[in-house]
Amino acid sequence: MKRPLYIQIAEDLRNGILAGEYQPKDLLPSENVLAANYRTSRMTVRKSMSILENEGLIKPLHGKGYYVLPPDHTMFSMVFSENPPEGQFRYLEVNIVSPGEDVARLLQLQGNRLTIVIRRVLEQGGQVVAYDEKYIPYERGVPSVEFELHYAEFPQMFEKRFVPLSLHTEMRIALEKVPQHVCAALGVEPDEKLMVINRLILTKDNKPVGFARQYCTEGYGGLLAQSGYYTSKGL
Amino acid sequence: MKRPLYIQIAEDLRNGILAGEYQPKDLLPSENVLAANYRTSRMTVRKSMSILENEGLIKPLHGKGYYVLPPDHTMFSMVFSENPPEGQFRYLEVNIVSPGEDVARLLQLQGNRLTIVIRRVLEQGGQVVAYDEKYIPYERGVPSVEFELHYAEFPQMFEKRFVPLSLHTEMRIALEKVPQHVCAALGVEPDEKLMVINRLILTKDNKPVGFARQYCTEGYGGLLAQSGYYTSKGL
DNA sequence: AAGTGGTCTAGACCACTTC
DNA sequence: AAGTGGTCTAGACCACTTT
Repeated sequence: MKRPLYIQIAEDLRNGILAGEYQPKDLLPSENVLAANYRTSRMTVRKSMSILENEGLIKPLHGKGYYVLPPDHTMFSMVFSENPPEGQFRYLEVNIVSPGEDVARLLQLQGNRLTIVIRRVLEQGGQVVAYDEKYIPYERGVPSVEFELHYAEFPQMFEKRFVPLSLHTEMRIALEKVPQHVCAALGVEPDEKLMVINRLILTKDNKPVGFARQYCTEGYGGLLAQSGYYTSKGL
Repeated sequence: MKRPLYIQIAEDLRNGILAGEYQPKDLLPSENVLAANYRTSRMTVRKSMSILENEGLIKPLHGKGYYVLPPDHTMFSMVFSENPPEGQFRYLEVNIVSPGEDVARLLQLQGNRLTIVIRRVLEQGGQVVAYDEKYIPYERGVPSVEFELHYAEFPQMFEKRFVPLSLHTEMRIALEKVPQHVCAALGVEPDEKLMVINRLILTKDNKPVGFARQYCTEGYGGLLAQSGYYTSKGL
């Protein structure tokens, strides 16, 4: 029933900005003015301001005021799951292999270090729409091949061996030539090019610990990303 | 020289989390305990907590404590600029045309409404790497065709006619068949498939006001996205 | 009842910008 | 000097969870 005052103030200001009352490069009313208008304390107003700041709508300038930011249409956020919500997958191979040159380079493998590889095809409506493969440097014993399969998503495989929150993923989406072993599974001709989603799992020190890629056909549907005024608000 | 105390506290806790002292699903020390340890007030500690919360590292649970969150490797952030930092572009055509069926549908155009179209090729190292086209519903007079060209980035074209911050961009990256008029410019065969970056500019009410797409060849290099522990920290 | 986070106050002093 | 945001305090009362 009763909403906190700082939420109310933030909403009023946000509406003002989205309605164009406050234009980009304008200054909002000062903290003192707002505190007086709402008959509250400065700290409460500051809480409202920090919300709008986190949403990317305003930026405080020390000694001047709160400046309304111009919109940014170059920062996008995107959700990607290796197992699309609608659709199944099928394992093709789980094995310990010598990786190709490209994978060895990406994983910075020394000598002839082996990797566990997990290959799958993703299906949607009975159609094969993507080929998925994951590479993990092989160490004797741990992790066992069977072990890795218990995890739904790739980065989870590493959370037992690394501090979970110290890992991050770098993704690269590009058009690439499809390698031989993928062609047959996808029913495409050799040398055809497909959209590829490459993911490299890295530690805090940027050491690669895993690599995955998905070759996506036209049926895959594509990736969706969002940008703009309240991208950050879309919680 | 002297950093604020709340920054220090946030750093200590963050380091604790990234070092694994506090594991996902653990609770951090309570506000009162931290305030006592650092000989400060609860409000200062709360400021530290709100930082870590915004970074996606912790989540407060009313009546219980601050819970360390498991990492999320499905949320990505990405920067996309229609004019790649390294490389030039060349205008092919700026015109008022009847759009194709696909564009008319995306822009929800009524009847035989015309659009302004701006077509370019993007070059990198002397090579044509992408074909870029933008569509804007045409209205008599404003906006003039010449006018639109003054803007570096697409969404800026609309900021005079709409409240800037009320617009957002929806991006879709997919593999698509290349239309006839693009083939020649890119030197690819008809019916070949390329990676396409589609962008739809929408108002607050999800009314489309502009559409752009880039057909990217292998030379384009691809898109980079980030996910993980301090994606949000990477300011 | 005791402990936790959530909201809020009425001040203080500081650093920065403008006049 | 006056106005702005930045940091911080020492309380208060509330809502929620656990015992």
